[in-house]
Amino acid sequence: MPMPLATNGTKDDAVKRTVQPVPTSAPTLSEAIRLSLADDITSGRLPPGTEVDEQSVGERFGASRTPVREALRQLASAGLVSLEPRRGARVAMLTVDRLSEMFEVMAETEALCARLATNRMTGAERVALRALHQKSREAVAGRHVHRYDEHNKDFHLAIYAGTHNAFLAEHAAALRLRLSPFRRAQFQGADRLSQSFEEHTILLQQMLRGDGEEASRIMRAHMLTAGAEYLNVSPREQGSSAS
Amino acid sequence: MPMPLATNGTKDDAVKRTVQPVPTSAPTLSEAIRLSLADDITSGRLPPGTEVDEQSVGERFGASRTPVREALRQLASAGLVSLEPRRGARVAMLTVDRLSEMFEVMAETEALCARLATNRMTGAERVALRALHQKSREAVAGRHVHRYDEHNKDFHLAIYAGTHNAFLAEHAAALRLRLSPFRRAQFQGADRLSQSFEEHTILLQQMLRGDGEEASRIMRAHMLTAGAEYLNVSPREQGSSAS
DNA sequence: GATGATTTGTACGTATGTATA
DNA sequence: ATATACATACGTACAAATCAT
Repeated sequence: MPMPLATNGTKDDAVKRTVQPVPTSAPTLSEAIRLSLADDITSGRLPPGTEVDEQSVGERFGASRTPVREALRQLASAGLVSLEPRRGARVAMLTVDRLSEMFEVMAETEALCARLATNRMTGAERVALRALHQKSREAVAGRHVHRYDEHNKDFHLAIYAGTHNAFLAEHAAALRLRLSPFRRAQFQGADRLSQSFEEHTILLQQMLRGDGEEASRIMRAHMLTAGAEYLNVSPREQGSSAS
Repeated sequence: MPMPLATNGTKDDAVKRTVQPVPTSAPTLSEAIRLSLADDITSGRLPPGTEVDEQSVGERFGASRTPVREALRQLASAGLVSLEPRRGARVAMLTVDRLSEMFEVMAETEALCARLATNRMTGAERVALRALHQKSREAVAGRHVHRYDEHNKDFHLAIYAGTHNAFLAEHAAALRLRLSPFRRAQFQGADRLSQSFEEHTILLQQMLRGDGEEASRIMRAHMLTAGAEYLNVSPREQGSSAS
């Protein structure tokens, strides 16, 4: 005896293709929702602290709560949202202490990548890295903050890949993603754009020279500078915790 | 018109408390299942490659498939199981290449921890670390492999904590957990027990002397030795991939 | 502090996709 | 190659917990 279920089977077929032009191979709905929410969070459209309730997200996607739940669990594991049992989900909000801890790990991880990449990059990879740096130069000259942000990301990702350790590269990229909601104002301060570029320049120089240890030190300093910049710019917008 | 639902509301109430003596605060059923499965995997009761289907796990816990699904998603994010859409879950099975990548990251992460801990541990922490090392000595003397395994873990966890960077400590512990299914035979080979202990001895010595760089190098070598040991002992039990 | 509204946690049913005979 | 079997993906229902009043 089939109960009169709500209109089903036609609605979501129509909606599924309307949701978002998720270009990646996302065969499942929960995956699509996850990617879309992750983008909303890392882009800043959903700032830290925002409550995310399953129902409304589901409605936004024309989906039921089930795939939304799964997406939120995934995002929680990735550190982008925090879950408390029976209290719902919110975009991850970190204390200043926690954030500086994460920046330290990020800096050390990138330093490691720089060291390994210096020793392991192929000739083609070195050429490509230099080309990326050139693109950055143009963005700096034109004061294109957003474009520099993109090139900067590509530059760092290229170094991750240069380690020839895919696990490490994924690790570093995940960490970068997780911190991205807290780096919005990264290149706002003063002349941070050209400063960052100059740091890249000497980093690249040492990497091409083959001095991995020095490259590692430069990268660590580079990342710590960026982290400190953020923590100084807006230390009060995050959660509690003194000092 | 309430359809004749299967016996419900009484069954799981009774079962919930019978599941497992999960001592931690696991208010939700899916959390309990997750912890139990994680233990099954890291302990080796569910070896890599084992298929895990929602139905049977649910029956084992007296739960429906819903919380099992969530537990599996969590475990997948932690890297303990692998999921393929509509094809189910299995305990993560890594290629030799992947595994050696992970061992490298583990070695570098531990090396970082050793360096930071050398500079940051309090007096009390140094005393405690030395005490842990003493306990290990006794386990080595008595050839108590399992007990040494425990002390070894505590020793390393103490170093993580000594960094005074909780995020890094969690990171390192998560990595250790994730690799644990692949380190079962860790202290089986020859005289690996006392070799490990000796390496700890000189590591501890340098840490107490305050030479963080040297401690870092020793730790890296220590971990790479352990990794290579495993890869040599049973390189063929893992997935494909040559070299 | 008690009550009602909202939201999560879990159970269960159906559809779809994958693998197998 | 077609069909069958099976496990997952998603939708829906209900109960319990949280919060708002």
